[in-house]
Amino acid sequence: MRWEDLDQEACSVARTLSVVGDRWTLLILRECFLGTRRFEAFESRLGIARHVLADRLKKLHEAGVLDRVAYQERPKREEYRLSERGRDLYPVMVTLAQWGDKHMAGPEGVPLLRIHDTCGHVTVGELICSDCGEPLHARDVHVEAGPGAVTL
Amino acid sequence: MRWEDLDQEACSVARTLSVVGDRWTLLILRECFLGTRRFEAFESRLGIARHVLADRLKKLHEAGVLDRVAYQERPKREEYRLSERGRDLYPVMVTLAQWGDKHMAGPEGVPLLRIHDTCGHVTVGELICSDCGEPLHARDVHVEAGPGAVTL
DNA sequence: TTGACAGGTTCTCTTATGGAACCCACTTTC
DNA sequence: GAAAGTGGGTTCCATAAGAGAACCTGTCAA
Repeated sequence: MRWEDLDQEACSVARTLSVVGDRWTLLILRECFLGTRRFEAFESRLGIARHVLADRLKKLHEAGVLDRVAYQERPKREEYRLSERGRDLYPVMVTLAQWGDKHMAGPEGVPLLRIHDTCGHVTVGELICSDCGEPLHARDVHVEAGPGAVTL
Repeated sequence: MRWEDLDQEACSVARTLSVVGDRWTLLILRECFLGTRRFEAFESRLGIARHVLADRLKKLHEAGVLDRVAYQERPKREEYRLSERGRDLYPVMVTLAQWGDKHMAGPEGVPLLRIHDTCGHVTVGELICSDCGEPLHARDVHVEAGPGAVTL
């Protein structure tokens, strides 16, 4: 399969990965969630090649994940901010970070703690069933064809 | 930054992506969660080049995400199954799928529904704070240095 | 003894990435 | 008013990764 055909797959994971599934995109979005907004800042914080960064920011903007917001005129300068669509990727970030916290942290502990301002405590995101509120585990979930399923 | 240095970053997102952050790995893991176990099955379901598949399965095994389980001797044949570590990636899969469901599904609807066997209903995973139980949104969370933070 | 099967490896060609240099529209400083 | 700085790119080249096809290796069955 070619990478460009990925958004045609009848699978939401594949379709999401067609937007965020390359080497750099999720790291760029991590920076966005940490507050980074400008080209130079992304470059220096990530150590990414400039043309790759320019390409990814362009694609994320075209995908509606990042908005370009002018922060000065003359010379015109724009910064990149998460759109609503982009902020919706937050659960992906948190679950990725938590897997790393659990399985990739060294003996010295996790690099970053997430504090939930609402309650003031260190938080670990927990995935629960929207219907019954119980934790959602792979072994308790099966899939069925949805309305957009491809009938082969 | 070179891709090989990614697991050295003081960031759990980066460290997780050093394991699952390339083009194919998360799609291979999607198949694992859907029940695919054998080389040929991954190949035909994903349309991935064979040498790339062999390389990714090897790396996932080395990373402890997939176990190799013999299912016959003579000729020796092994299949790939999610380890505990691998099953811990389920929240990442669900959140990726849900972003796709919300933002990438066509007018015909989502391709797959997830049914929570515990309650019997179609489920949408919801990320809540482990401490207070409220939904976890990016705007309500800030980060602080953890014990494994790098002090620059 | 020829095929088939599962699971790879090897080959060549195309595409993507890393790293450095260069460009452009301004503004600030000398 | 010329030189240097700033932010955000683009261009060029060498290396690395991917796609696609062919080939290899045990083993069994016809």
